[in-house]
Amino acid sequence: MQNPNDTAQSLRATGHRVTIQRVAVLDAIREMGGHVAVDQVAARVREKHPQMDLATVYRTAGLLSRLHLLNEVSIGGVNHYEYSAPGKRHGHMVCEHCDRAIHASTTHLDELREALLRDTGFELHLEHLTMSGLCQDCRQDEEHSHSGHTHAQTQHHEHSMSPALDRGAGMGSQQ
Amino acid sequence: MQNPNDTAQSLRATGHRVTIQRVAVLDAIREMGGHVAVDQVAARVREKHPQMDLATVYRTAGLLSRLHLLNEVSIGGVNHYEYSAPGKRHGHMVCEHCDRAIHASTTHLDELREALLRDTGFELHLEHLTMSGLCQDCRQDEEHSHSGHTHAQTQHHEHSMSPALDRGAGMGSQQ
DNA sequence: GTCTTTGCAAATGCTTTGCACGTCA
DNA sequence: TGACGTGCAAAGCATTTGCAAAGAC
Repeated sequence: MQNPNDTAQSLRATGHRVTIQRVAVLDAIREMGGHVAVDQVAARVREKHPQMDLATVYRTAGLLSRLHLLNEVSIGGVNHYEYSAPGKRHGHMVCEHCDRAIHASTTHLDELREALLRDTGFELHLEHLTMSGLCQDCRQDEEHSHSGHTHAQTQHHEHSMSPALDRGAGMGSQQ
Repeated sequence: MQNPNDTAQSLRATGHRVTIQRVAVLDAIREMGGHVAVDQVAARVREKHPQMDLATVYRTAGLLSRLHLLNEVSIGGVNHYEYSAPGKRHGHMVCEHCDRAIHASTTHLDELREALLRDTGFELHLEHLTMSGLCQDCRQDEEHSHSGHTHAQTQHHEHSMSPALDRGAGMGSQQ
């Protein structure tokens, strides 16, 4: 577990200045838990620092992510960030239907990583690995229901769109 | 290899109309080979059909992708499409440094897919799998060069932690 | 005091959409 | 003919950027 002090240290160690904004963004994301979008982070941070600008949150999250204090996960084409617990590497599985992100253990992924490195020379960055597909719940829903099935597993907002190949130009799954 | 006829068939079979735009977009992407961005496709298509609109290319690529005639790959937040050779499933490895996309054979990926399904119930969609990391070339470049190299960034010194952090904007090849 | 960061505002760039006209079946 | 698809123009949105003021060291 990392505390605010470590955040400051990491910043200084890389020649960056320690500002309340930077600490606040990291704290907010750590407190919120899971994968959060930039505007959610901004909203949270503004509870304590109303003047915090969205652009700052973007810049800050980007920086912290480059410093490996945060992980960046793209969900539906939108960047989300999560607190990066040191040593707890994992990949992400994002459900194309409900947009939820689930952690994937490194067990299988490490094998993949090694195999790719050995066979192709490509060095897979696990922290950035985002796999899309269908989560268990949505998969089962699809199987035995082709009728109205607006399931709302968790309290997630976001658009939930039809998964099938409907005609016309709806909006694809992810931009 | 699929020919224009099959394209038409696939469209009709799913209740869609066959238009020159749809055939042209698919042909263009097949001819160009690899992963191409929407505006590249548009440029190519316009050589023969100057009036083709960008929006049409977007709608068409989206449709063909939903019909599995094309694969959609997001590179640096920008959608790219590639011709989907029937039965030739594969994942994608995108280099974070040079933005190139490389195919990953299904060998290891299938194992991963099964393992995930078994252990977590998550059904991985291989065609959409995009892994980021460093390709062999860029990895080697980084290894023996800490002096100015193809890296456009680095306006400050970064000690410890990791290489080439700071000021993002690293991926602007085709935006 | 100097050089980095922030806030603000405006700009970007990709992608989507509303609508009227053209087109395929 | 009648519904679907396209071109055109304009809107959306997430994200970025220029710049002067504010802040860290």
